[in-house]
Amino acid sequence: MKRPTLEAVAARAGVSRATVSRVVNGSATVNPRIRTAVLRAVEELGYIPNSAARSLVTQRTGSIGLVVSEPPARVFSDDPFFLSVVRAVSQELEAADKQVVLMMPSTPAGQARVERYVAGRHVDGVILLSQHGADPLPAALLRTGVPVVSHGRPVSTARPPYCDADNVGGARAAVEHLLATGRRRIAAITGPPDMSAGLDRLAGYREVLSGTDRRSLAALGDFTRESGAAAMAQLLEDDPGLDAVFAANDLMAAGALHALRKAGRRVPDDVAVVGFDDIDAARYTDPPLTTVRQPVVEVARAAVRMLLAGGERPAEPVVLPTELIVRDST
Amino acid sequence: MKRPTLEAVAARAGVSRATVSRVVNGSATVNPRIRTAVLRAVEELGYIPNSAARSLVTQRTGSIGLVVSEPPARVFSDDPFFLSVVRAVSQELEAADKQVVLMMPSTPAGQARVERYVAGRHVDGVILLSQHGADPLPAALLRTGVPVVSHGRPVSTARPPYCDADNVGGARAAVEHLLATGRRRIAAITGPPDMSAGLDRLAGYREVLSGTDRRSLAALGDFTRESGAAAMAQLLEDDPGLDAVFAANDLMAAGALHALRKAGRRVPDDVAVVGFDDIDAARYTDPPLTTVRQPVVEVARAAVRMLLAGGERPAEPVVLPTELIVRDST
DNA sequence: CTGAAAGCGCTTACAG
DNA sequence: CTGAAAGCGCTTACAG
Repeated sequence: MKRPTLEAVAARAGVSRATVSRVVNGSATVNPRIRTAVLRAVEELGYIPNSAARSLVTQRTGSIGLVVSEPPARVFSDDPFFLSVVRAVSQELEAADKQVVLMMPSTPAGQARVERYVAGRHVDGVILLSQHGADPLPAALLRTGVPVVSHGRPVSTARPPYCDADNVGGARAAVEHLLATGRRRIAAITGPPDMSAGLDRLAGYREVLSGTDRRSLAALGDFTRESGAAAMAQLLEDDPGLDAVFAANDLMAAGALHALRKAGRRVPDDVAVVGFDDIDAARYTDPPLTTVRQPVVEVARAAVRMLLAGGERPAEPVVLPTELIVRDST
Repeated sequence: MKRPTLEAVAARAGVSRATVSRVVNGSATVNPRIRTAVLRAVEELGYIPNSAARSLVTQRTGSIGLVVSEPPARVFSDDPFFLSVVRAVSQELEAADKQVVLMMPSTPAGQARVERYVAGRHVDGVILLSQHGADPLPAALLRTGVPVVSHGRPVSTARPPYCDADNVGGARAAVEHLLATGRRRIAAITGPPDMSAGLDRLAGYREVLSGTDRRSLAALGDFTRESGAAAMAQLLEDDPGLDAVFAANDLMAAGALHALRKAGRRVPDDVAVVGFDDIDAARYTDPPLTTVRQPVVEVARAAVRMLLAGGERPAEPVVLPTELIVRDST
């Protein structure tokens, strides 16, 4: 059972292919009577345009690539925040009548495939997610000439336009809150040093402390729960007198909570903990986590808009405000 | 700057388009000298085949659709298990040299778009994720004639071939473990009644209890943490004497843990808790959660294989074994 | 082993 | 407002 073509519809409706095409594509300049006849033929035959043929002539596909370039062993296997972002972007793209092609290359070969895919114009544009500094893919994609927008400030040498949450400001609010509630020794658990979200949050933390007489004290994490627990243990060893910790994301904050409990410290009595992201789980840690909420949907929407706007001129970055959510861990 | 076409490469290499096409597609029957010349021309021009043109003639796209049909308000915004599945499927598809088109329609209009997209042969096949009983999309996709495979036993009237973990067996193992460790009043927190994973796990729970003199006692959840907490509270009210609970997924088990703590019950001393999925967070609950691990990667691989095998004959379902992971909550 | 030619299914100036 | 025709960039029998 072959699929009906424009040709078949035209024959059935007794008009030319051009007319059918016009009706199908909603051109205004078609006689209402003819339009009705064509629509009926389309209906009767169950006609659906062949997208390859259409793309071939229009040079557009209606698809947008969502590229997540993540080392396989890494991070996101369990980060709900990442999923929220994918959902939000997907939702916005759907609203704009675009399809989402999800690409999560985990090997150099996979990256090469993504590059070919994009260069082959399988997609009309690309949104980059969770970039790492050393990743060569963003630059490669930029070179294809396909519009590229980054979700999150890029750290690589490639400099696509981007949208992001105000990571610096959010971190600043978190640390200021800690200070305001009387904490004296505030440590930080950082994200991976090649990701802007981690970098920017650390910068916010440092900014606030540098304005006081407090020393900053940071331990390295990689956004996983495990690394948060390990970093917390390390911090307790480095400075047993600390009374607060700012973790660069909620997953690490959850790990820190775990480590504190194991070390016999009470939260918030002995040590206050603040996270970042406000994932659902933040309301379910023990105690519920004070954290910084990001405008996930708004950032996603901004990125989609920026991309669809063409990305031709070097668009100004869009940076959206965050919000401190105070719960029981501080 | 227009992209070079086959034509341009042919001109540059001094051969016909047909020959270039053969070289590009790796046909064996090409004179090595000519092949080299063509390859050089491809290289020099930076030629990349236009995928729309290729699809138009080959009738294939190299893309597979991953369809997640989930009411917007629902569940998965925070379920790490879902993300694991997406990653695993994506990984397997990548290994098979296919691209992943992620479709998460959240409105009827979105569903209609997905249907058109698939019917328009934008993809060579579809993998269905997390189906709900009432969802009309699976049946619609099946009707398009495009190969469809379900990840997870389908519950709708549509009956695509499927791959799944052994949910019944896993639940059975969990409840038997509870029995073996001396628990007498074992309650259950169920998943949504229109999803097979929840249904099958409940069935496993009932099977085991029906072989004993114990009554079964279930409260309804929907796979979210919140619903797990609410269901637990309900169960404690219904039967204050319960000493164990089997939750149909880890997120609900985490919610139950929370509710138990709030009710002043100690885990596992007063009440034992078992979950299902073995998400990363299961090792970080307080106490760490006993749960049933699913072979995520293997199920994903099986689904991809089944799909690529063509799905022509009504393939036998593939159901893979689960494993009980005992931690401190039992 | 290679090339000329047909054809995949559409859109879009261009005439009328 | 409508149609005939060209053309999008490829692949693939079919000859040679």
